[in-house]
Parts: sequence; structure tokens; C-alpha cells
Amino acid sequence: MDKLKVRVDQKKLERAAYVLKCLAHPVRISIIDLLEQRERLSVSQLQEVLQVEQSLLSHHLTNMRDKGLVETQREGKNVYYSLSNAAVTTIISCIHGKL
Amino acid sequence: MDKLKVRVDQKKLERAAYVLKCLAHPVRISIIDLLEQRERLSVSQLQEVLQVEQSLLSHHLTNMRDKGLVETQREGKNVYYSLSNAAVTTIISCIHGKL
DNA sequence: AGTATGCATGAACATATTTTCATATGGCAT
DNA sequence: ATGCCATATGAAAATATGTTCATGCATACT
Repeated sequence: MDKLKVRVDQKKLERAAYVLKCLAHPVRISIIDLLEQRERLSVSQLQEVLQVEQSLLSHHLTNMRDKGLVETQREGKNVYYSLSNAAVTTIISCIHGKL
Repeated sequence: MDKLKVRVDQKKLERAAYVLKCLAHPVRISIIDLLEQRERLSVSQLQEVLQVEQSLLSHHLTNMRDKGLVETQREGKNVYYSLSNAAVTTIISCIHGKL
């Protein structure tokens, strides 16, 4: 029986909370789900499926990008978003399966 | 190439966001981490480790309980909290490992 | 250059979450 | 009953997040 303590340091805790906060929104979960299916999607493609205001979607995407969840590539007029790593996917699969 | 659509229904999306929101806080992540180590812990035990105000901790715990993440048993003056299922644990292990 | 399309940004507003503080409740001991 | 300890609760204050609206910027086309 070890001494009880939080095994995650404060920095990691905050990082985890930060990322989870970003996942904890229906629109953003949807975005991630879509990006799992397509490798990359432009803002308009996302908008078409999600049916949310362009500006709102853009805010969400910027948010996710700032937090390192997605990456962008511009190609002509379009900006393509893609998931930036596998961690998110892992988390999402937990959600799909278990909750 | 299937037609692109969100594969999770609205209800599930909201449920997922709801739970993730609950996880997305440093204190609550810590609580979960502690409860993974001990099976059950009283509020004072948690408080001792976490060093947060009694009332704040209680609010967090109530919050987590309302969302079905933890369960309680009263024993004399103490109230013991425990994790209510494995899903949370799974998510947390994702966090530990990948973020 | 002018116009249209796709996306981003910023400020204002609305709403939700977090934190604090004061107070209440439940159980135990005297 | 009184007092004490452990925990809960509720309202207010502080802060953060989500949403809308108007506008800006970049690229492409004519």
C-alpha cells in the first residue's frame, strides 16, 4: 500500500483537462468523427455535413487547432483539416464503445 | 467511399460531451486517479491529498456523482466515494498514455 | 481592377462552469 | 440536549465557453 498521491503531475493534468475540454462538445466530437472517416476535409465539407454556421464552425476548428488536435493545409481557396495524431482517435473510440 | 455523415447520434454525442466535460478538469481528473488507486476514499482522505477547499471538493464530487461517474456509501460520519464503472478508467488510461 | 468564394477574426452577447462563503445536515460522543 | 466532526447545499461572485454578427483577408476568376 503505497502512499496515496495523484500520479499525474500538474502540467499533465492541465494538459489533459485542456484537451478533454476541447473534446467535450457535440460539434467538436462530430468533427473528430468525420475526420476519422476521411483523412482530411475542407471547412465547407464539414459545414455541409454539420449544418452549423460557417463562423461558428471556424471558431471550433481554430480552437481545436490551437490545442493541437487538428492540423491544416491550405489548397487554393480551401483549407483542409485533419486529425493531428492518434491519441484523439483512441479517446473517441472509448467514447463510442463504452459510454 | 460511403456517404459522409456523423456516425454517432445526437443523444450519444450529448452524453459523451456531458461525461467528457466532467472529466475535463484537473481536480476531477485527480479524483479519478486517486480512486483508481484505492477502491474507495472518503471526502476527507481526498481532501488531504488534493488540498482543496472542502466545499469545492464536495461540489466536484456531487457533480461527478450526478453524472454517474462515482458512487457513494455512507459509513458513520464519513462518505466514501468510488468509481462507478470501468469506462472512466479506460478514458483516463488513454490520457495517461497518449497526451 | 473588380467580383465571388472560402475561411478567419474580433467584439458583443448569452450561457455555463468554477469558486467562495455562509450555512445546513447527519452522525457520534459526552 | 450540546457540541463536534464530516459532508452537503445554495446563492453570489468570478471566470470561462459558446454563439452571433459584421467584417476582413486570401485566392481564384473574369
